[in-house]
Amino acid sequence: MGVLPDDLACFAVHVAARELDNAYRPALRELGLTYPQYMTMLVLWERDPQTVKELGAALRFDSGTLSPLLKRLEAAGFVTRERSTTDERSVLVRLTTRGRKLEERGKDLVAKVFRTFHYSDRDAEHLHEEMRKLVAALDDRAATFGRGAGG
Amino acid sequence: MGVLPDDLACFAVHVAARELDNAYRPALRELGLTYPQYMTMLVLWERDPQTVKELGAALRFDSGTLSPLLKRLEAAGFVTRERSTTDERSVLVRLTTRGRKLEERGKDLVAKVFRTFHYSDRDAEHLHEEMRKLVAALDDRAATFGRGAGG
DNA sequence: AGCAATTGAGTTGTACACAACTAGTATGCG
DNA sequence: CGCATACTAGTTGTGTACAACTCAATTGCT
Repeated sequence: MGVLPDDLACFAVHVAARELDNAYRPALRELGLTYPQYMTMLVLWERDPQTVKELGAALRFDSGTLSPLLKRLEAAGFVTRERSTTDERSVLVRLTTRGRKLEERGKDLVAKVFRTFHYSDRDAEHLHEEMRKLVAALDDRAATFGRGAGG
Repeated sequence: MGVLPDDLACFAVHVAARELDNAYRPALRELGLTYPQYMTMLVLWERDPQTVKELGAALRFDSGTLSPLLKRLEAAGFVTRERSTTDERSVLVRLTTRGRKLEERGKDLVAKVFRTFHYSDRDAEHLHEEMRKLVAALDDRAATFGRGAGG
């Protein structure tokens, strides 16, 4: 009895994530951001400044992902990074004027692109709920098994 | 009015995909495969040989992803690659004895790991259906807008 | 105060994933 | 037949992601 990728829900999740990326890419290109960079900016537009650790918690990125990403945002002139004075281990990420200004163009981008999916509000909420459930199950599992020995 | 990544369904899909990856990683590590490599082997265990193009269609990978991935599978001794004699443009990917033998250990890995998620069959089918719907919507969109100008 | 353990950020190496491109092959059309 | 066109793989460059590691700063414990 055979199993193909298309038969697997987990494969479908990966495909969906990549296709979402592709859907958002052209619009984000005009902002000069990638999808993970845009998510980072979303956090900063709400809460500025943030430490690298706080960003990592909000985005579920580890330092190996976030450090180079933030360096690119800094190189693009959207953020600055400076050591915290109260705890020299932490680095504070702060929006530049340019980074704050990008919010005007960037804030309604999600809604604008999502509208082209022909997804009703109800469908979107279903989707979101299904994802929350899956992530919760995976978080539970990780808490039980640790990051170590798999099943 | 603020928007954070956690408020967005599309962000949740990305988080879910990454967490799924993390959940499968330890088990796949014992096979010496990554998740995308495992998906490739799943296809080959069902249909052997396959051209790079056919694999790409089944997995939704383009040649930029698949070519180096297949080279790694070849280096690991799981597949061979040879130019098709009927159409010299195509490359046939074929399981080695070692690659075929891996199926014994690999075929029930999906089910085994998925069981640790505490997801009922019904829940899994819900998830799968939700993903199919999203991918269908995104495919529709891509067909309409092309890969070009973003809405 | 002194020292071990922990924490926060960064680095290195490996592996996807996509855009843009190249090169060789096949096909279609005049 | 001969050439333009399309197709199949592969390459290069950029940007996530994660593991495993380093290093400095801080905290906890005695």
